[in-house]
Parts: sequence; structure tokens; C-alpha cells
Amino acid sequence: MVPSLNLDVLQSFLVFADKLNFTHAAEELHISQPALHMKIQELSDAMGVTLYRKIGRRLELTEHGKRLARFSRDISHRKTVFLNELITGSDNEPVILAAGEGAYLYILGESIKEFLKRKKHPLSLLTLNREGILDAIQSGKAHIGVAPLESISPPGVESTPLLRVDQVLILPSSHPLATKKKLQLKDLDNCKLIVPPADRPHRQMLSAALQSAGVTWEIAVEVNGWELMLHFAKLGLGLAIVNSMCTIPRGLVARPLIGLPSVHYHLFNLAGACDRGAQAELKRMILKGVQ
Amino acid sequence: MVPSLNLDVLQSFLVFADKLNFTHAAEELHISQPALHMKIQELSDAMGVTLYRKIGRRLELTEHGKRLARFSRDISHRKTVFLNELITGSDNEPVILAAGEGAYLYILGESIKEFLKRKKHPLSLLTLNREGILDAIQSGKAHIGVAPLESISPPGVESTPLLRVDQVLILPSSHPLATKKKLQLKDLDNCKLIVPPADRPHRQMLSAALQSAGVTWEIAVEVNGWELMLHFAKLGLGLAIVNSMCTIPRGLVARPLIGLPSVHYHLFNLAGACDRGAQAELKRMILKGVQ
DNA sequence: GATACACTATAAGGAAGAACTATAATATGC
DNA sequence: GCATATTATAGTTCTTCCTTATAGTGTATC
Repeated sequence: MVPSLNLDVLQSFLVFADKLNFTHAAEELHISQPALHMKIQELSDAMGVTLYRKIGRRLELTEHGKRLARFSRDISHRKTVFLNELITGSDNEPVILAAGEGAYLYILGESIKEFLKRKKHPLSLLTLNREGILDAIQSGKAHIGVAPLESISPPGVESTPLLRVDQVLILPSSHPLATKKKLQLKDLDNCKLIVPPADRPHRQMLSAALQSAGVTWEIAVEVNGWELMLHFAKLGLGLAIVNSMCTIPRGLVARPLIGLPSVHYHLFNLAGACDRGAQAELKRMILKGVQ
Repeated sequence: MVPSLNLDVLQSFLVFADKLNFTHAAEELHISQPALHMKIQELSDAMGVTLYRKIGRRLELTEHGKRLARFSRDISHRKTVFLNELITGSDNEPVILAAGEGAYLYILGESIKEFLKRKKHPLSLLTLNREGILDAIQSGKAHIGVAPLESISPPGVESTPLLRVDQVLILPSSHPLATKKKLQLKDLDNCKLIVPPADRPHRQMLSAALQSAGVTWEIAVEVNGWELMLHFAKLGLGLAIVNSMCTIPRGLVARPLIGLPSVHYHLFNLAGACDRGAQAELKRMILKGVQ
């Protein structure tokens, strides 16, 4: 028999899938924890697949669970769009864009401005890190994501190249190294560097590259975000390595760094999910915005 | 408050919307008629719109009702596709194509063959008249429709020009008129014509054109379908006026007829509804098939 | 390693909702 | 105007789902 899949149940599963915690999800849904538990269990039974599993005391969605969550979000979204259109006569569900701070600051500004001017369609911005952006796209929480592409893009996610960004060394114009036009990694030997915290991808990329070039270096300060890195570079705390798209404050200069991999910014969206309407419009504008 | 819109209820509404008869729909759903009536009534209440109205003792959907039916079909279809994909790992819901007999015989054959060969995706064919085709598209019962475009296409339906087909007069090669290369409407004065029944668009178009050209004519036989019209023309019952795309049997000749409007075949689909997957594939192939 | 803690999972009673039967109301055709 | 087909409503029964209570389970803390 075909499972019933009530929208009500899908909605409950969606909240659970976001929280991965029956107790809290049940609170949000204003039902008791056993009630939610039973719903999910019956859903799982009806579909004949397990939706989550216990890892220690954490819960995590199985592949089937993730797909159901994506499906639920899609259906739930269509429902609200439909009801909106039915009453107001037009779709005014926001388009959701997920990107990092850097992308917003240096890549997306004009496109976003243009989109809001042309489409008069609500836009919701999520500021997330790379993993968060891909996760948001995969789970359907965001429609369009902009982030550097590392390795391959996950299955079901479509990626379009946006632009290549080189890494540059930022240093005070008075710094001895500033006299050279092009710098090698080994020029950084014994320098104090302003770097992101150890768990950030940019930091890991830097560590790996400097390590393999045999460069010894020191942490000047650990700080997250291009703007802050530039700020502390300006204060003379140390040298920073940032994307070449950043606007360089007065008193600092940027020098190309041979031997660091370029960053390839891509636009991500769920395959086939933004072919039309406001989402397609935003996608086109972002692509146009980088030529 | 947001209406709950259970899938279960949407499914019930869908059956009701197709039948427009509570008694029969309830039977199909294996519930009592009052149960179905109450469901629909509560659905209507929850949404705050009337979904149907009584015209005499017939029921008809309101505009809101039609939109809800379309939405329900869409959601219901997505659900079955999702469940299919979840278990079998692939989408094997058939693509539904609606067209007239003529279009299948003379326009779509190769494209359909090609589609089945390439995609290995199930295909379901509906043979309908013009109104039926547009209705099937609008209500979501079919994904792609091929039919002559008259007036403008209804709102929400996308149309793409496929090909222009002229009307030709079919007559035995021995017929006196066969000596002329091009014929005028007035050449048909006092001829016996093989025509479709009075309610068919082709017949209405013919009647109107002959009428306004002041031509008097006789009905040889009323018969529906190009193939049959040609068959009876071959038997010498009278002259037929058919689309130039028809293959002309031996012993008959086709002559262009000045003064009859061309038929403009278009491809129809619900706006934005066949951007991807097998539906998009079929659409591309049909468009390619006519160059 | 025993205890506290946070949470999942199960069981049994009770409240809400949905379906059924019966029947009134309404429109149509003969 | 009566028979027929169907929509619409009411009251009752039955199922479903929610709630409280509680057992089970994996982590952290002393």
C-alpha cells in the first residue's frame, strides 16, 4: 500500500530533521515528545525505510532521511507558495541566498542590488561558512549558494563557475618585502602571519602550503573574516594572506604569492531547482554580475 | 492560521475534481458520500475560498477549485515520484503526452520513437481533441500537448510554435479540377465534400470560409479523422480538405487551396513545468523533430 | 564506577476527529 | 407531480492521535 505521507507529518519530520532532537522538536511543534516520536516511527514504518540512526547519543539522518527532509521542505515550500498565490495573487516567498561574508562583500553586492531593484521580490540572505552553504543547498534550506568549490560538488547539487580569485599577501607599504613585485612562499620565512582559526579551510590551506614549502612562521593573531584580517594587518600586527578581490585599505599593499592555489568561487543550486521565477532571475544576475 | 492541507484530503479533492460528483468520487475513494462531502467542506473552510458551485444540478469548479486541483495533482505526482525514486532509485513515472490522431500520425511519430529509444522512460499517450488537450495540460493531467493554436493560449500555459500546415484539397487524379495547379475556394462551387461532423473545429473553419467566399457545397459524408477522410476520398465519395502534412494515397492528388487559413501546430505545457528530466527531453525531441 | 543528567523509547488511558447510517433538501426528467 | 439522482445535514460510533507516566540508554561528573 502507498504510504499516506500527510503534510502534517512531513512538517513534523522537517522540524525533527532540523533539530535532530525529539524533545526540542516536539516543543517547537507544541506536542508531546512521545507523540512526535510515534509520528516519526509510523512514518518510517509506512515508508519501509529507517530515517535516522543513533550515533552514541546523537541522532543523525540516514540517506533516506535526508532525502525525505529535502522532499518535505520542497512540498512544504510549494504549499506556502500556493496558498500565498491563491490569496494575494502573486508569489512573494523570499529567495534564499547563502554565502560567506567575503562573497557578500566583494562578489555579490551589485547583483543583489540589481535583483532587488528589478524583481521587487523578497530576498533572504544567510551568512554561512562553506560547509554550511553546501548543507543549506543540499537540504533545501537555501536556493542558491556561493562558495569556493573544493573537491567535487555533492550529488544532486549543480555548480556553475563564477570566478577565480588569487591569494595575495597583504603587507604595510613600508615593509621590506613590499619592494618586490612578486613573492614566493619562501619569502615568508620567519614572518608573523594573521590567520583564521585552525579549523577554517583558509587556514588549513595556508598551513599545508607553507608546510610543504618548508616555511617556518608564527601566528600573529587568529581572527576570522577578511575584513578583520585586513584591519589587524593595518595595525601592523603581521602579514595577512587574503583573496585578491578584497579592497586593500590605505597604507597596505598587495603582492601576488606564487605557489598558493587559487580559489574557485562557484554558484550552487539543487539540480533543476532554480529554472524559473525569482530564483532563476537571481542566478542569472549573479552570473552576469561577474561577467 | 495556515490551513493543514493534508495530502489525504488533497487526494480526495482531486478525485472529486475529476468526477465533479460526490457520490461517485466517494465510491472510488471507498468512503461514504457524507464523509467526502465533509472533507471538501472543511477543506474549503480552512482555505477560506469556495471550491465549487452548483450550476443546476451539475457541479463545476471555481477558479480557486481549478487551481487547487492543479496543485493537488502536482503534489500528488511529486509524492509518487519521490516514493518511486526512494525505493527503485530512479524516476519511472511516465511522461504524459496529449495530442490528436493527426499529430501522432504525421508530426510526432519520429520524435516519440527517438524518445523511447534514447531515454528508456515510460511514455503515456492520450489521444484527445483540441479542447481536451488544452484541458489536460491546464489541469496537469498531461505534461505536454500538441495541437493547433487557435486564439491565444490560456493563462499559465506555455506554447511553442511547432510548424505551419497548409490546407490542401484532395481529389482523384482524374478529376477535372486536378488539371489546375492552384485552386481558389470558388472552384469548389457545387462540389460534394467529405467533412468532419458539425461540432469539429475543422468543419467550422471550412463552413465559415466557404460561406464567406459564397460557395455552395454539399456534404458527401461526415467523418472524423484525416485517415478516414482520405479513405472516402479514395473511394470517390467526394473531395476532402485536409492538412498538407497528410500522406496522400495513390490515385489522389493534393492541390493548394488559396483562401483557407493555415493551421499553426503548437506544443503546450504548463508554464515552468517541464524544465527538466524526461519531460524536458521529450519536449526537446519534439521540437527537434520538426527542425 | 556509581550517580546524575539528558534524552529516546514504550505503554496505557482519554480526548478529539473522522467515518458511518439515516434522512432531509433540491433539482431534473418523464 | 412523482420517481430519480444527487447534495447536504445530524447524530452516533469508532478510530486515531495525543497525553501522562515510566522504563531504557548513552555521557558526563564526582
